[in-house]
Amino acid sequence: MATIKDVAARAGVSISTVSHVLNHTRRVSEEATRNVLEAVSALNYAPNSVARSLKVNRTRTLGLLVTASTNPFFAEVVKGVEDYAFSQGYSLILCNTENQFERQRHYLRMLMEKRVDGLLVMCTDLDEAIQELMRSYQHVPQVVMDWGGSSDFANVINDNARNGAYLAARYLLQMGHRHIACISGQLHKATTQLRLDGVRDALAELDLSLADDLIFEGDYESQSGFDAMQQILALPQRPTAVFAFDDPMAMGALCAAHLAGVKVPDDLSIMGYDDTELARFTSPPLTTINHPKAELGKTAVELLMARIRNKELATESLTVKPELVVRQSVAAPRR
Amino acid sequence: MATIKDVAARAGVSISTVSHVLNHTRRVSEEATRNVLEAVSALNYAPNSVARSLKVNRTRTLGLLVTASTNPFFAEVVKGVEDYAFSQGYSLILCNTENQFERQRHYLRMLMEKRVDGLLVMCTDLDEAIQELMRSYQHVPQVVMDWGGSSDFANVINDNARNGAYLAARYLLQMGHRHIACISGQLHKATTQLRLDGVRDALAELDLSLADDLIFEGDYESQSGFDAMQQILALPQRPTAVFAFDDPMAMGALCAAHLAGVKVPDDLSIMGYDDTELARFTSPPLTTINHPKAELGKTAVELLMARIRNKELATESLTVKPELVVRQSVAAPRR
DNA sequence: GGCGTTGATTTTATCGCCACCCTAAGGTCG
DNA sequence: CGACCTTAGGGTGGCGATAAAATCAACGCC
Repeated sequence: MATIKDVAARAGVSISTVSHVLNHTRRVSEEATRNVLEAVSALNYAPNSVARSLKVNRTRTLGLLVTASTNPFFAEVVKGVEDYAFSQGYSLILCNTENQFERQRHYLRMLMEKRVDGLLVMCTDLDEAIQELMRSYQHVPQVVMDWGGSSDFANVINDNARNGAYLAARYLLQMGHRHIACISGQLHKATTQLRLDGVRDALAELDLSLADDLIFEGDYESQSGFDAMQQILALPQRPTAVFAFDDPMAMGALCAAHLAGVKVPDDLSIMGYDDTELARFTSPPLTTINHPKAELGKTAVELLMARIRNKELATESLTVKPELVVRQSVAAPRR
Repeated sequence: MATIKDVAARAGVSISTVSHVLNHTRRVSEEATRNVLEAVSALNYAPNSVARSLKVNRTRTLGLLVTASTNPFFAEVVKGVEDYAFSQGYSLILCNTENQFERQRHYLRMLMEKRVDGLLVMCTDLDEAIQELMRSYQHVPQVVMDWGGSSDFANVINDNARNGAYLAARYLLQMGHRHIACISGQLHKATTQLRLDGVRDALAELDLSLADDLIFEGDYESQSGFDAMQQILALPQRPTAVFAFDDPMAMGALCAAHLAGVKVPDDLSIMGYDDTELARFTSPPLTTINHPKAELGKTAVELLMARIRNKELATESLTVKPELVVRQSVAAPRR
């Protein structure tokens, strides 16, 4: 691999001149410029950004910690992040934590050693341990992308889970449903609790409350939606609507209903959450809540870059706005 | 950020001693070891792998070029790659090319400048331009993960598309279908052609052939499957089975059929390809071809690491074996 | 007691690049 | 004509680590 020294030698100029023409960091005569450029292409020279990073103390690399990148919701956010980071000349190290503390720890350490310029975290749930870990690395700008809380060292993007769930539940109520089951995520996750609160908010407006035995705990994956739906269908008094806390679980539920010969939405309404790309193409197309994913990704990177440029910046937090997307999996209940 | 020098000073030893205790690269007295370790944790020291990489000329980072990471198939392969790379202490720079040459060029350049140890490429189609580009970087180990052809400088993993499509078509034929439509990918892509050949292979065994007007060109995304299915349903003589060349398009097709009131599999059979996680949860669950994704990812990384360890290694190519997964979207045609 | 041996540790050179500090030459102007 | 810019470019220290070479201390041995 050619180095800057080789280029300088071939162009008949000094190392610093090469550096300056490549970085446009000071005027260089036309002739020298031409020689350098010629040498660069002749040697197929590519500057070593490892060396550069060491010198300038900046890597133009971001770390992205995510629970599970195969989940379509995460996948779409990751794409949003990657896309905007690319446009800003940054690259992305993808870290799948599988929600395992050991992996989180390992990856965080790796990212710190690789001296990423900033950290994006999307882990649905931040327990004490991981929060403490993140705090110990607070000298690196961080933004948390899906967390209801706030932080004194990281920027937080609030996904407004409570409001989103409220919109979903209110819509079901408006359609006339009064007997609504929830397929939730893991109950210990903050997001899950917020969504439950959102559902309660909507119910409270009609002086209704959420019965515990209508909450079926899932894990945000399709299989759990499928299993929960089987339980729901076996209920002596079957609900008229089911609100799944993400689209994959809604798909699992849709599938279980289909296999049981239950027609959606005629016999039972199903509502999803996130508006994943595939939600338009379920059978029937899924009524769901749009969680702006590309926007979330972009906003997160913007925030992070602002922090990278100015480390003293306030750790402001932003909120994204969920919206109801009406398709065909919800109808009025049969009288 | 503390450096090795700070650690050395605090521990009262030289920097090389610190280096040696951290890398277990030579015996160090118990006392010195203790002091160093104490200093490391007191200063919350994390070695700077940028500096390390510069010196040892190795970054323990791989670049992954992929067409579209939100496509569930790619997402699952990416996860397989990430998972195995992590277990080997490597991290991954994710590059979404969107199948745009400019992005591929940009990203390749970036990866070369960042001095990744190896390159994984999964772009479904390698036209002349990108192949030439890759060749110009052949001093870096590369493996191509989904390409029928072979290469003189990169390792290739053959995804056996032809055989997979053959299995799918043979199954449809065995079930008694004789009038089969294909929703293909872009016809100019090599993979698409291979799958078409596979279908032809199966048909040929029964002395049948594939009519051009039963090939509907899609783009491997759900929407195109949906659109194609609408065309198919409008056909004067409707086929009894549809083979979509990937699961998302099959889902789109399923959805279109559902909306048109066509029952799958009673009125029409639909077959997918890839066996994406969600294929178990479509309505009805999708009969499809399993393309071993995690295995593909792992194999690719293994191959790449072997090449990284020994650059002279032959550019062997491997083949991965697709399998039929029978679920409920295919039935015998009505007589 | 000088001398090689051994083991523990320190010194030093380098990796590739950038940023700062210089030098040299030519022009301007009081 | 000499002081002072301006423009173009060269030389070098140092970023933080590793690895080869050098040093040092302790020890046994003829």
